[in-house]
Amino acid sequence: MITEHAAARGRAGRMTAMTTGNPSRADVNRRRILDVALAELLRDPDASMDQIARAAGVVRRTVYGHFPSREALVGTLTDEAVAAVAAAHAAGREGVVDPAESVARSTLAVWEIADRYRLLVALAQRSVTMQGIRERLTPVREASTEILRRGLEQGVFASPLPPYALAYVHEQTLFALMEAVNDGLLEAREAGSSAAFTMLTAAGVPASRATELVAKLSD
Amino acid sequence: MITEHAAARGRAGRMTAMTTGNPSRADVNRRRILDVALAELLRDPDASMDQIARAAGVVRRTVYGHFPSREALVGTLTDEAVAAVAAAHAAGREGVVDPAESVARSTLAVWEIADRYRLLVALAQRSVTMQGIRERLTPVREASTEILRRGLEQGVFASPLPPYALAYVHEQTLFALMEAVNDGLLEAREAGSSAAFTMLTAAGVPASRATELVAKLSD
DNA sequence: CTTCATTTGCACAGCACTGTGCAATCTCGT
DNA sequence: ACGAGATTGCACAGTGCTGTGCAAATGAAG
Repeated sequence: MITEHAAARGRAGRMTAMTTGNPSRADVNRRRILDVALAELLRDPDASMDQIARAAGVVRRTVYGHFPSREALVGTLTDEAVAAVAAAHAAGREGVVDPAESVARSTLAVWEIADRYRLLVALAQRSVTMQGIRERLTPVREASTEILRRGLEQGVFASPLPPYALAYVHEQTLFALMEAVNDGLLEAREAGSSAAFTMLTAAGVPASRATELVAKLSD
Repeated sequence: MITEHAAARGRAGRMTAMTTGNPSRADVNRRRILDVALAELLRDPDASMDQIARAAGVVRRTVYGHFPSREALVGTLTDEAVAAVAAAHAAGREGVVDPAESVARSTLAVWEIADRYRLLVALAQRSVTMQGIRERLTPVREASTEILRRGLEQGVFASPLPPYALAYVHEQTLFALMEAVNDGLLEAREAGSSAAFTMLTAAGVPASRATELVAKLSD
């Protein structure tokens, strides 16, 4: 029984697999389970071990042979995804001195490995609860979109993004800043104007204009 | 038995409560349950009905007297939160013609009701899975922070936000754009440069410079 | 003090999982 | 065809919930 997921941790599977490069049956299965799990969790982040096992053409018990727990499986997966993202991010910024170029390069690099990164997004945004929230926020998002659409049309905003995608960005930006407050990185009182500023610049409004506007409004 | 949560839907509680303005005992309890549940779910988005009930100084069975299911309770709460957000957002933009001012005003307005809005954030970002992801992404976020710190220092970036908060924003922005791709609003291929552009402007880089830089890099 | 709405306290059924143990079976490489 | 390693198929224990039914206690309003 594969030494009951010993392979999962230290890769101490079997002579053949260690010395020769060709992977053992267990190695292949383990890989297949991970790959299928990725796809399956992308569809449904709450997929059970049974769903994953069946999708991988294997029995639930076998999955437990490779991973001691569901958490371990998902953990391995996110570890791989994060590692890929981290590598891309690092590669993007290596040897670059200009911070702006670093940001741009690393973003582009991360975007390249979207497949892996997408797992993280799916896991993050697709919980049952999250679905409900985003659905309920739709009217607000649509009102936002309309404003953004007008602003882009008039040239007040500058962005290659379609208005609706920009509305997504705005929504998530607010979430990010609220979370920053929750984590004590930001003082709630003063952060309001910072939030407004960020929303404006994210839409492509020049920083100077944003500063001026926010100052005017929060007197 | 309060007609078993009839009050939850159509408010058909009782003569006294309907005619006179003073709320019945049930009404008071219902309100208290909602308020406590808000606080409790803020601490732990996965709080069970029992935890909520106890915190409200009431027995689990009583909560079921007011809300037919956990989902209904959470739903009522998010409905209230979203309604508050929507109202603030609408109030912020009413009668404003300039889109930039609309965005700024509505952001500030929404920020005012942070308490309610925070529930949505907590529910959205605090799932067990999400915790794991954010934790694992920490090294990447820190590398990002360092770049942002340098950029802010040099004046390449302009933002009132501390670097770490800006890193939160960047992280969430990428999530937003990936989700936009997942939802078919954006073409994955071309979106890379849009993403880079958005990350730059969010950091306060002028749109013109962002355009130029991204164009140079994605040739 | 009566009455009616509400709340309480259990008990119970059910569900959808997660992890494990073990014997039987399969499948390679040799 | 052998044998070690891997997989399968059950069965089972355990967990931590959710949602319900019902009789008894409580409390406020008249």
